[in-house]
Amino acid sequence: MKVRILSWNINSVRLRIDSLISIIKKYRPDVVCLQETKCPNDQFPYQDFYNVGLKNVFSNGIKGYHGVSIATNLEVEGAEQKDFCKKKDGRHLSLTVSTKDKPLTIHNFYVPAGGDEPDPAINEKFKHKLDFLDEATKWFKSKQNKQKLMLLVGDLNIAPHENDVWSHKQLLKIVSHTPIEIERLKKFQSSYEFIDSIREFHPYTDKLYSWWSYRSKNWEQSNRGRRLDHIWASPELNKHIKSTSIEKNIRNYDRPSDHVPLIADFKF
DNA sequence: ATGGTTGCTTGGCAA
Repeated sequence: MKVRILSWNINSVRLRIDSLISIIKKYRPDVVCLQETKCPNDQFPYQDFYNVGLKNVFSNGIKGYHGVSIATNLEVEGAEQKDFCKKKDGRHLSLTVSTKDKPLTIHNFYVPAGGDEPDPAINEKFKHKLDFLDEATKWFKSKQNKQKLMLLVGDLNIAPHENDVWSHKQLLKIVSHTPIEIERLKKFQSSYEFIDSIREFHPYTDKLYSWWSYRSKNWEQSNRGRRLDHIWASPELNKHIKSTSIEKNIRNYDRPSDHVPLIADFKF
């Protein structure tokens, strides 16, 4: 049994629904995880997913900002949305789906961006980012059974490695690549012994980005990107992984998102 | 060094 998972910060699901449907038709994912849907649940375009065979669709969205969703053609055993930092801001959703042997739990995260100033004492947004990561870390640590098939995807808004940014030196004090965030992200990752599935297939010596700012023209030529989006697999799940990719070509679509989709392929 | 763009929504925030 093959399972393909696609994760994308779509930056408005309603604005880019046509792009998304063409992406689904091209890549045929079994699970689609979106971040920044910017769409209340009652206005989510469920029918567009049903039309392309993704019959189980879940949204944790709010008006205007943030929001995550998961759509799948797999049988769903359960859904959960955890309200980190008690803000009700639509930053997490998880589904447990059936695979051949064991259930697979997929966590979809949209970690707070954190504002501009990387100091929690003076920047409430940065404090929120760190608190969110700490709370998520505790939550995964508290999970008793570490032998599960567990996937974590999403826009984590942190580029941890020096080759996850266009200039390590120039971004050290820029939110998304500061040592304090990277340390928190690593603690989060180790909370369930997650493996960085993208880097499993693309060596750390390669520059690798999933986001390019809207604020620079000729994004491809200047190539000042960051790897803010991630796919992490638990050790048990990692045994089933076949490949991963970052679909950079999608940054050249009309009216693109500033992020591009990630894909992971599994065999069970 | 600063400003640069986009989306949701129509003024200003979030990214």
